[in-house]
Amino acid sequence: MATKSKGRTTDRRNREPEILAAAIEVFHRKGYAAASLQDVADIVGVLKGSLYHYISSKEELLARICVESHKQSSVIMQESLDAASNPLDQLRAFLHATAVWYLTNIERVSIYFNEGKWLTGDNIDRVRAQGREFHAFIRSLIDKARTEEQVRAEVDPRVAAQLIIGALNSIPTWYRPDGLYPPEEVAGIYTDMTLASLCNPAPPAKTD
Amino acid sequence: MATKSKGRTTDRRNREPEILAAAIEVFHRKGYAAASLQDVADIVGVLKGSLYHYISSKEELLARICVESHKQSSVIMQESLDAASNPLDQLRAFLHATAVWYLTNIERVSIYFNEGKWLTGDNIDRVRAQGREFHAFIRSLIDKARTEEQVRAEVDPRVAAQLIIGALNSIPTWYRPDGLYPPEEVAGIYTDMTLASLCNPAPPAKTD
Amino acid sequence: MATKSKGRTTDRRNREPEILAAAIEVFHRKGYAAASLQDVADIVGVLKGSLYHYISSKEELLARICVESHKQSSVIMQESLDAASNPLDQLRAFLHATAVWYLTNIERVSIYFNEGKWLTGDNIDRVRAQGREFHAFIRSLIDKARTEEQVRAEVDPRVAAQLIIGALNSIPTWYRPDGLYPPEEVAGIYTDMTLASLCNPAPPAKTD
Amino acid sequence: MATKSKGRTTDRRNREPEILAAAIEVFHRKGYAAASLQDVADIVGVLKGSLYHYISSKEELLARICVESHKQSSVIMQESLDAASNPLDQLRAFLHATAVWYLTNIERVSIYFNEGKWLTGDNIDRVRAQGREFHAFIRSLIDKARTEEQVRAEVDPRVAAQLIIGALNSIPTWYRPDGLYPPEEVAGIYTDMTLASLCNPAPPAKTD
DNA sequence: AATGAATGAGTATTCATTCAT
DNA sequence: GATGAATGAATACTCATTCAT
Repeated sequence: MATKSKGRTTDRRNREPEILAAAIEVFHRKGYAAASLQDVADIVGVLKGSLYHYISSKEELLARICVESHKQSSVIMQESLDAASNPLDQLRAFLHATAVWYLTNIERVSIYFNEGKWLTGDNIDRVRAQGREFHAFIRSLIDKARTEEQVRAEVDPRVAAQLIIGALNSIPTWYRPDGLYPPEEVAGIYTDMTLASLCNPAPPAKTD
Repeated sequence: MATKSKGRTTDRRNREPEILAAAIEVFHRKGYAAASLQDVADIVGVLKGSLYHYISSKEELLARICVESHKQSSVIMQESLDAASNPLDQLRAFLHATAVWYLTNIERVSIYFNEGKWLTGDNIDRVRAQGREFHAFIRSLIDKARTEEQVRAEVDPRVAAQLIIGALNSIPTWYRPDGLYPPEEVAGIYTDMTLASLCNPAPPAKTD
Repeated sequence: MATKSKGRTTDRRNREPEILAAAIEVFHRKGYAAASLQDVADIVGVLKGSLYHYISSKEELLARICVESHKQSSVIMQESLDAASNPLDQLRAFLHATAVWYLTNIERVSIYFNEGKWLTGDNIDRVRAQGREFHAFIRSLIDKARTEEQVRAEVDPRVAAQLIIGALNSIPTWYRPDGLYPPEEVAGIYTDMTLASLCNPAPPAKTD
Repeated sequence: MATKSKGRTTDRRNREPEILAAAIEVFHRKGYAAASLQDVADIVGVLKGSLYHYISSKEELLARICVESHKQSSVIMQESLDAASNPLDQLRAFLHATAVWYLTNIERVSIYFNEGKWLTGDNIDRVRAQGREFHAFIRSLIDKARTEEQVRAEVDPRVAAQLIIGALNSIPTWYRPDGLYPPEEVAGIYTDMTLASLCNPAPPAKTD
């Protein structure tokens, strides 16, 4: 009653963020291919067709999520370079910051890394370019650190970078934000293990 | 005439393996959700409806792929235990063998690790149990190795196991079997980096 | 500030003619059924919903175009009767004037003749009545001319009228206003051919 | 009863011709753009989606209708050339045969001439090429007849051909196959008027 | 075993129209 | 007058699954 007399609270809010949030949730839970705009619309509380006031296609929705994530990723790259004066510590800063970002934005970042491949046309080109940029950034830091003998000469920067990214990308498949492992702690473990793997040799096999 | 009276050799073969192979290819290329049984049928050279002589549903097809992979995985676990007498070398053997297996069977193993989550009901329970078994195996070896002081005490076996598996699972997203990096070499890099990360501390940050 | 106090000239124009012109362009280019009001609104530079201040429905828009065209058509009929004192020359005048009008207003006239059939209810009745009027006008002139032996007795006025209108209506499907054939010339060709077909017998077949 | 015991008459017929026939009816009645596959499916007595066993898209359905019609049209061209030894009589034969064909297959031929423009890609190229072929055929006969002085020198073959085709195409908009005007008669009127228009001058205006 | 036709529920997308602001 | 958001019904098309033959 009161609500009505007041004069229609009819949700004058802009629905765009709501839609993006709903899409992130759905794409993450069901995967982009299996997710339906109906699911998104249901969450927002709007008819399926009404979504098209805010988006031009399902793919554009995915593209938008990816682009946003990439922006954040770029910021982290820059900040990491500023945070230290030697490549190994820059890498340390980058891995840690990225892991924390990942752990605190699991859904959207996971979509960026795992569902971006479903994009097509220009979108997929852009996402692939971003992926290469991400990979190249890590590889180049490893390379520089190796030149400065902070990283072992035997390390293959290309493969190492892939494995490091792989471990990072696995986070959304197993991490549960239930408080047992706070993001900072997991990020620390990840960063330490990664640096240890780059700077030390594997122990020899026991032959007793 | 002659051909017909002879009792046509035409496809007297059992189509089941063909169908599984086709499904593996399609599920890997397009992802389970986006893959269609039509694609599978086209590859096998059979009508869509005919697939149902061999499978009971699309999901069962996925389940079968996962089960097969898990069998192989179990064999590797057992062999690794037999291959060495101390936990760290058992882990080394396991990671190397698993990586080689992965690298030489990218499609099916990738489905096992990445598409299995789309299963439902009993199937998903089974696949999750297998995943836990896989994880528990690695974690327990780390644990034992830590008890024997082969692995640093600071290592968190649970998180470490997840990251180790994550790096492994990333392989199909970037590995190209084009000869530049033979499986043995990549598996070696992976194993060495992983062991190094478990047995050594990260270098301290430079403070100059 | 100043601009606002002044009482902005912004679009103080009446948008109705603009909307009609836009609709004519769109209906002609895409066909009534395939045309969308969004297209019309885009051209006018207004939101789709705003069109409803000027029209009550998409169909009404079409109806208005047809009515306007018919008015012009009525004028031409009257003028043709005044332009000559015998039916054949009245017909000549009518065909020529109609063709010129058609050739210089291809879009709107083409809609009148080719898209009017999609109207419903009262609208379709009106358009059909106009079509019958148009047809009856031509037929009656042919009839009179035949009575006066200006047109051959063998001519069937009903079918002849239909074919004459048909040739006329085809113009928008092939005429390009690029200057190669000026409207006057095409109208002349059309008129001459039509009159020749009414007043002369077909040549006999050669039997050599 | 008998029918049932016999063992399911379940329409073992091939539905393709039925679907084509239904599509012809619907496309003609509502126009291609406004026609829906639901309409077609309803007529055939099948679910909408089931149509896709026979067609690959709505457009392909239209394309098929057009291609079929064009084949018939080609046959008529060839037969007309064989039917007479001079261009005017060849034209006469062609116009008559085409008109009869049109009058006895109004729906499909009308779609060919009037809805083909909605095709896209290769289809529209093909249909346009066919249209040019049709036009070129008529124009070339007029040209030859003019060279042989069977047709007046003043006639513009290009524009004349367009008007002749235009009159033909108008047939489905007004012809009713109710027996009042048998196809042969209408075709005769059309052919005679057309030839008369090509071979004779228009009468001069009266100046009294 | 295999076919081929059919189902039915689903998908993304479009669009004329309405209406509170 | 104009906006922008929303509706609701429709559209072409897809696909796992079924089943008589």
